[in-house]
Amino acid sequence: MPNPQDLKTIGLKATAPRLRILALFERTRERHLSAEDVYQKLAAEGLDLGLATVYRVLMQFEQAGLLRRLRFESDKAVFELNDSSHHDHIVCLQCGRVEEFFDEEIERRQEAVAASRGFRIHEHSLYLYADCTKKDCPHNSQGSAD
Amino acid sequence: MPNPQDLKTIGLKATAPRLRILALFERTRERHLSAEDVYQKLAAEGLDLGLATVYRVLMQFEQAGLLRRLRFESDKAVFELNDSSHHDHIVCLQCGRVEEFFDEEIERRQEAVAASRGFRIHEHSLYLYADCTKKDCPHNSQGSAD
DNA sequence: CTTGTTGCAAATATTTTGCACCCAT
DNA sequence: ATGGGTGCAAAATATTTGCAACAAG
Repeated sequence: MPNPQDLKTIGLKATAPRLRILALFERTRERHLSAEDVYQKLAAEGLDLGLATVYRVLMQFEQAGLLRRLRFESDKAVFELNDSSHHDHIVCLQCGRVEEFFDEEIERRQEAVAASRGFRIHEHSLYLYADCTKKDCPHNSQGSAD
Repeated sequence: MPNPQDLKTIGLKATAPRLRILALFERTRERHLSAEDVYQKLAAEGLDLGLATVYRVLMQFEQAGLLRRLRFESDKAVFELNDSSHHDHIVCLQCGRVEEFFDEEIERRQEAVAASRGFRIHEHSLYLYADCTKKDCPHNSQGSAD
C-alpha cells in the first residue's frame, strides 16, 4: 500500500479509493489497465467504489504525473505507472501482450523530422502492432512456436 | 466526381452518398476529415444524408482500402484518402495543421526493435504532437514568428 | 468544521445497429 | 424486381458531470 504522503504531496487527500488504485498499479504485473479494469479488480477485492471515481482518480493521477494515459487501437484508454523513463509500446494483436521499448535513434529521427519541417515536438505516440512469437501466445500455441 | 466504376470495382453500388463522400476526400485540401466533418460539409452542399450513412460508408471505404482511419489525440477518428504510400503524421497542437512524413530510418528501426523482441509488425501508428512555427499558426501570430 | 471527495444517476460524445422504405442494377 | 443501401431513431460504449451525502485534515 502506498504511503498516504505520496498523495498529500501532490495535493490530494489520502482516501481509500486513491490509495487502493495506486496500490493496484504498483503491484499488478500487467502494467496497463483501463478504468473498467481498475474498477473490476478493486470490486473483486471487496472495495465498494464507483466507476466515476475511478475515472476521476485516474485523471488526477495522470495530471499529477503518477500515471500515463495510453490509447492502443481499442477505443478505451489504458493507464500505466509513470516511471518517468519515456518508452514506446509494442502490442501483440493475438495475445494482447504489451512490451515497452525505447530506441534512441527513433527519438533522434523524430526530432530531426519535426525540426526540418518547422515543428517543435511536445510529445509523441508510437505503437507497434504485431504478432509475437512467445510460446504462450495463442497465435503460436498450435503452430511452429519457434 | 469519381467514376461510378471506382465503387463497383470494390463491390459497392454507386450511390449518391458514396460518390459524394469519395469526391469530398478527393478534392478537399484538409486531407483529414471526421465523420461529423463529412456530414457537415455534404449537408452544407445540400446533400441530405444521415450521419449513420456517413459512418457506414467510411467504414466500407476503409475496408476497401480507399481510406485510412487515423486517431489523433482527440477521441474522434479522422479519415484520409489512402494513397497507399505509407506515412506518419505530425500534428500542430495550436492550429491543428497536419503534415505527413515518411522516414526510412524510423521504419527500419521499428522493424529491428520488433524483430529483436520476437515480434513481427503488422502495422504501427506514429503521431508527433508539436507546435508549428508557420506564420498563420495562432501560436505565432502575435509572438516571434521566426 | 470546511472543503475536497465519493457514489449514483443523468448527461455527453462517438459510433453502431434495427428496421421499414428506397433505388441502382 | 430485388437485394443492397439509406435515413431515422434507438442502442451501445466510453467517459464526464451535477449533486447531495460524506469524510480527511
